[in-house]
Amino acid sequence: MQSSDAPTRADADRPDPSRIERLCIERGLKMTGQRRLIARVLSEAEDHPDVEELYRRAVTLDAKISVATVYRTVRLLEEKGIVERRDFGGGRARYDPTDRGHHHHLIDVDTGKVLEFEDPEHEKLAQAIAKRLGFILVGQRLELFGRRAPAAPAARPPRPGKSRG
Amino acid sequence: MQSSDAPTRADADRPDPSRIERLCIERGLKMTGQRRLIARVLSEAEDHPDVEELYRRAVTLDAKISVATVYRTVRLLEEKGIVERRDFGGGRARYDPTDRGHHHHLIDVDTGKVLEFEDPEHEKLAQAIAKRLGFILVGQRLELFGRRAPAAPAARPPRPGKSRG
DNA sequence: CTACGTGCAAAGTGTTTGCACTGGG
DNA sequence: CCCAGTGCAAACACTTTGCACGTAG
Repeated sequence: MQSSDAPTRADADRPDPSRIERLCIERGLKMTGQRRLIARVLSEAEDHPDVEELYRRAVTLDAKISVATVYRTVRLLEEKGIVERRDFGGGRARYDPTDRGHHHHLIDVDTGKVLEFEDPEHEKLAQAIAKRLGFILVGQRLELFGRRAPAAPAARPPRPGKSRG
Repeated sequence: MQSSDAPTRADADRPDPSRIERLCIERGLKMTGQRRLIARVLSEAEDHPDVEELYRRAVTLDAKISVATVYRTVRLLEEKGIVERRDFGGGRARYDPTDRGHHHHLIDVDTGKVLEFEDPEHEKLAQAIAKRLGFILVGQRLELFGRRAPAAPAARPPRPGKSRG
């Protein structure tokens, strides 16, 4: 549904730049159609897609984009600090826009779903531990693997592909 | 469980079974020469070797062992809970005997060295967080990345990610 | 004795890259 | 207009697997 006073504008086949696209422009990246598209997909994602998933979503909007471009773009964005590469096991890297803020993850081992959380207490603790060991904390990774409260001692959950780690 | 004050009577032709070998036997694994060897290498390791490294060490003791066997054995041991698979970035899985006790890692981003540590406070916190989110904690991963001195390094430290040319 | 383990090489996966063409600034 | 970006397929690195043979139990 659109208001009748918003007719087709020549320039408007490109809607407002996405969050991530804006960041790209800020950092001086050349914005091609493909990058804009990937930026949009990332901006709209509320999960932690891997390259294959990004590609799947992108392809529905531009059938001729290639997976190599997704890899290249995602890597570029990582270098620019626009996304972070994650590894939740399963052998595929997953991507997480940094502008969502600092957070950690809880992975439901039965469904594979990923929950985000923050915990200031943990942040303090992590810094304290590093300090105790004689280090300055420059980064960290905390992942909790959990199972929904009522214990279900059934079979092993479907573990993802080849390498989990 | 066996109460063995007395050392298991040694088969005269074999040196004493390694820590890990004992665990393998306990879990009913068929002990071949190769498995015994890998068990020994793992028992003697004080670091977190990857498959290539395990293979390198094993080959010096049995020149005809194959890397496929190392992969198969290490996977078996993981399934039996005798080792844990880790991923510190770099695209290769690294292995950590579980009988060293529960611990986490601090990676020196400048040297790549890995320090182990424990922190009961963190354990409590992690469980509390999981509980708060409605989950029972079944596993977790905490990795701290730190730097020894405030002074800066030169170029890019060994970063996580796959091999790149 | 036999089911399982092993070595070898080939196949699988996820990711990167060389090359010729395209398009953004 | 020119160089960076792209698509394609081949190259890569790590890991798994099919097959024929060997061996622990």
